[in-house]
Amino acid sequence: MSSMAAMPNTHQQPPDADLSTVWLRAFLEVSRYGSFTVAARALGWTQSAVSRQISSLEAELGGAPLFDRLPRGVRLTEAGRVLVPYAESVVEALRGAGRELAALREGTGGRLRFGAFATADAALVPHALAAFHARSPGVRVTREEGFTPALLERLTAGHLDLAVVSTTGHAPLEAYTLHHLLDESLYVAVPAAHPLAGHPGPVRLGRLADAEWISGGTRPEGTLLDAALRAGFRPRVAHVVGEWTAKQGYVAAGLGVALVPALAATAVRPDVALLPVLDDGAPARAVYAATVRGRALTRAEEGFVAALREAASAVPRPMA
Amino acid sequence: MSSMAAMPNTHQQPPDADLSTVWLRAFLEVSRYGSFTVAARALGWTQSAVSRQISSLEAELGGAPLFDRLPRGVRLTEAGRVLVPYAESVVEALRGAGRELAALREGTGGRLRFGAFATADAALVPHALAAFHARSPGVRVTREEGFTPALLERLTAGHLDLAVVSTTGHAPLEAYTLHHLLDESLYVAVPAAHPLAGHPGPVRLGRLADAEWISGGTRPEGTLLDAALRAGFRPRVAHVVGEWTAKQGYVAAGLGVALVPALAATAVRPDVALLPVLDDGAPARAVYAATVRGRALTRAEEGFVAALREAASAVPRPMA
DNA sequence: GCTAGACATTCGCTTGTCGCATCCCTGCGG
DNA sequence: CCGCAGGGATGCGACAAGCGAATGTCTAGC
Repeated sequence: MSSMAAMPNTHQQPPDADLSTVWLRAFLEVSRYGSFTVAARALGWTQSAVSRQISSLEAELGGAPLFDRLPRGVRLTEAGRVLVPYAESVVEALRGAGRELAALREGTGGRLRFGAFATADAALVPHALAAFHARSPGVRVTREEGFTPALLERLTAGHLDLAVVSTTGHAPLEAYTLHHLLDESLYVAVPAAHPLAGHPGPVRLGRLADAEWISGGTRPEGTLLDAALRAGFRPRVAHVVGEWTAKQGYVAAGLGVALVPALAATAVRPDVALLPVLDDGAPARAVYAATVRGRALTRAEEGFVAALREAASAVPRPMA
Repeated sequence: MSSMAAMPNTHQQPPDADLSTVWLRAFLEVSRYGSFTVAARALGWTQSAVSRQISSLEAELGGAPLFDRLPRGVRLTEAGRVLVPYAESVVEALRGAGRELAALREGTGGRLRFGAFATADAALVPHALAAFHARSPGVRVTREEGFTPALLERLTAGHLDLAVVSTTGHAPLEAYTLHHLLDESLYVAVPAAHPLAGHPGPVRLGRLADAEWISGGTRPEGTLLDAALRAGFRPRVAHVVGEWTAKQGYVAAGLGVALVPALAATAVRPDVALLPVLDDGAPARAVYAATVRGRALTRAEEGFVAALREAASAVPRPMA
């Protein structure tokens, strides 16, 4: 008694429901078959439904008939002939929209604009990008580089869909959804001959309070050396060097020590030792993938976050 | 009490009703204004209507939201951004269809394919065409030439919209709507020196039973000389000449006499006399504008038939 | 003249959609 | 700190659009 074949007088829901503007399908099918009855069968409707659809369409179009009613079937009038290409272009557009939206929904299409801070580009982002692109080749990914506050602003303004940020910048993060990627431990780079080089386990930053520092900026606030302030001393910056490779050179030459975020610490020259820093206060700075709050993530965004997470756990740590 | 400003709780009918796919207009207005409420005001709807339109549209599209709901208004999601150009192209197509159909409806656009038999092209059709083109310059008119039976066949097959035909061909005319243009009287062309040249009033065809005839074909059946058969004699065809100008030369040279349909008798050389033929049987052959039966005439067709009628009454008759 | 095919129309009935009122959430200002 | 205002979501009652089924009407063909 359940699955009878007839199922009369019930609305069968549209199986594809591709924005189906009913009259459009009716019109095109009728124009294809030259018959209301045949078109109705093809559409799974009744003949009366088709008749009324066409009828009301004609009425809406100013009363001009679209079909000549012949004894056997119908034939397009001039007005109908005019309408056909437009109807087809509408169907084309709707079908195209459906296709692209489906691709977007399944993460196999669309656009993904993301930004990342510079050190994330050392290993995390390239790995994630490679994995994501291999999995979702149809997504057009664009990348921007910038500091966390700037990235967050562009996120809010709608110029970015996702940003890889860190908590360094003291920026207010309440307006964003944060997808935790990793807790980035800090390392201090010292010359291989440094007394602490052989030290087992993490070192307390306070033990380097008297050292000369190589840093990206003169003032520690807002940079990595912020951690030194938290450790209770104001570091003396001996040299301002931005690039990590260059920093290594300064450190190796014994001109000072430098703080290195874990993400940048992939390759170290043998005459430099990396010591994990014991951060007893707040945990080491965290790295997040941020999206604007309240927005649902697209499949592409989800996939990219997943790729970032995988990359985060696969990024080699200098000292296990 | 009549024209209150509010008019609440009543369906206001769409003023343009341009195939309005409701969700489309809602979506585009919302995407333009970034607000359901403002879009609703612009559309003359309530906010709840817009909200539900967008909501069901999103549901139909697989559940992907098209807008991010922000505390103040909304903003397009990636999915919405993808949909916009498609929606615009659909609106474009619908608007274009509306424009072209309106032009068609008012006779200022569209296509008109007609055919006419050769002698109608002497004066009737050119006059009508000129008048019609002056009145409806937007209509693309194409012309074919052919004999009545062939024209009617092409009409039935849908290759022509209208045909200027005559009753000569004994073709079955029941399948067509005939718009009477004129009753074409016959003339007989004789040399100016012919004994009948000065005859007052119409002549009976039988008086030329012994004459030599100039005709378009050897056998009278199906041609103008059919009239001779109806008059009770079989004309002797002395020369076969198709073109009216050439016929005139043969007649002027005294090589015979020729039948001339009124439509072809616009210009006669002075050494040829045209005598109206008294046709006592069926009235002289009629000329019609034929359309397929059951089809409603477009405005352009109506206009063209009117132009043909005017031309028919304006065509100069050799002898009033 | 009768039959078959095809579109139009009528009749209940379901269902979608609207307006209205209200609720909920967020951000702002006193 | 709390109320207020702006803006979207939702429940409710009602109306109209649209459907299926059955019937009417017209034409062609035998």
